[in-house]
Amino acid sequence: MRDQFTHAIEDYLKTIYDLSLTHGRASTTQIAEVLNVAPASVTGMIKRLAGAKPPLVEYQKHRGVVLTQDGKIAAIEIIRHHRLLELFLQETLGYSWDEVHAEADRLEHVISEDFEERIARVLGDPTHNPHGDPIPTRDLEIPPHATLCLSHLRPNDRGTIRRVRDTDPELLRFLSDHGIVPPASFTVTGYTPFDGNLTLQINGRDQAVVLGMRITQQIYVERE
Amino acid sequence: MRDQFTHAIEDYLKTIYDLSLTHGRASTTQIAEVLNVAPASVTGMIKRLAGAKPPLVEYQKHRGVVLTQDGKIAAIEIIRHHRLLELFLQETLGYSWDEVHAEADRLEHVISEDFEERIARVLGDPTHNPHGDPIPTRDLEIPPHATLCLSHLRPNDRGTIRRVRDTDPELLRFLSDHGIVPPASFTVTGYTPFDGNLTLQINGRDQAVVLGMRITQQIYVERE
DNA sequence: CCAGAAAATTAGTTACCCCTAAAACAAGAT
DNA sequence: ATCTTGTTTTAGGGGTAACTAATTTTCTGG
Repeated sequence: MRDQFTHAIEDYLKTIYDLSLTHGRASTTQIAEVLNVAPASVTGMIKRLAGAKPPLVEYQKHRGVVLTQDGKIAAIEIIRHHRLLELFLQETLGYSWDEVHAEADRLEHVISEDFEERIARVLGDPTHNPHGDPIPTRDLEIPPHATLCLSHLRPNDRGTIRRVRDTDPELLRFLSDHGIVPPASFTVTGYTPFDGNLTLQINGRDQAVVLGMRITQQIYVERE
Repeated sequence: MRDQFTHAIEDYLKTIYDLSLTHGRASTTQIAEVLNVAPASVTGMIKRLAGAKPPLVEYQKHRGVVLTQDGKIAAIEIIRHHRLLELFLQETLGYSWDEVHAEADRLEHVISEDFEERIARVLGDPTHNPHGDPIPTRDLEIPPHATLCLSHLRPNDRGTIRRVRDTDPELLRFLSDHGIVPPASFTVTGYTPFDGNLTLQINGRDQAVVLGMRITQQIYVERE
């Protein structure tokens, strides 16, 4: 089942999957930004993906792409690798949550199905990675996960941190330094309308912390 | 220090290092056979390696190549990755010794120095992989290891299996099925001059086993 | 509605790493 | 000294995946 795709193709599929979740479609520019390549390179690759033996994306010029069923299956398979690896690196090798992403990004393309299976078993078939992202199951279902964005909460709302959708190590260190890690519980104590800043009081902490929208839009929570 | 080289370059360096150990030099054809590529491809890559910014090999037309000091350092670094990974796969994920090589061959090119360091520490800075090959130290020294070939022993010689230099899974399963795994001890009970077959009685086993030269030349032992 | 900005595509290169076919070389046999 | 065999190199080519530069399409404001 693996080794069908090049590393580059896998990266594109993963990126398109991710962008489609929030935007419905993935545009050339968006993909280019995430993958750090020129837009022209994306156009070229999109044509390959659309022209593959079973097409992996549906492509309409100037309108971006959506994954086909085949493309979606491949993407989820890679995401399972990635998230299992992240948890494995943390649990077995003592990586911190800001370090796991970069290493998993390289390993995800080369591990065998056997390796995947073994770490899944060692970890006890986990459902979420260190960032709280759901780990697709063996049959590629996505486990239930929080979809309520922290940015939508207001003062006096209480809840639990469930997921941090960001891979910037600096930001992740900042957040864990302030106790903002799943499954911390918290109370919103402040909100400034113009800039969207939220003040959070994490349970068991002295200092409250103020977070801008750039951050609160990346954090998903469960309301109490 | 890593990411200087492509996967292909790393494979060539590793192969040249290995061939140089037994043959002094590595010829184009030998390299081509090991890497399963056409001889012409090897000539091309050799030129790249010899023309690199610090040259990685010394190249004389029609005479094969030797690694430069820079090339040797790079090769040993990769071999350290490979052998640490093999042991890690066996110890941590329960791989059998015939499965570790193939997986390590892919992983060795993508793990970070940090990953290397972490598995080395988890394993307690081991000196040998599951096959008994020495694992280069952090400063790239090769630990002492057996150099006496089993094929040189004769009836009534006793010794200990120290190293099996072969990666064929079928052969490795055959050997472990017969208890021929480091550090098993044994007595040579027979020898046929014409074909070089040796009969081995492994301590603690009922059945003796007859091994051809194809096999005994790949096994290194310590004589009692 | 149309001009200019933004987004996307085409065209043309480059680098990597493999291939086949054919020519050149090395070295022992005649 | 030449032939023959096997090894090695040259020449030419293909696929992947990136790039820049120039062009085309789409969107948006006046």
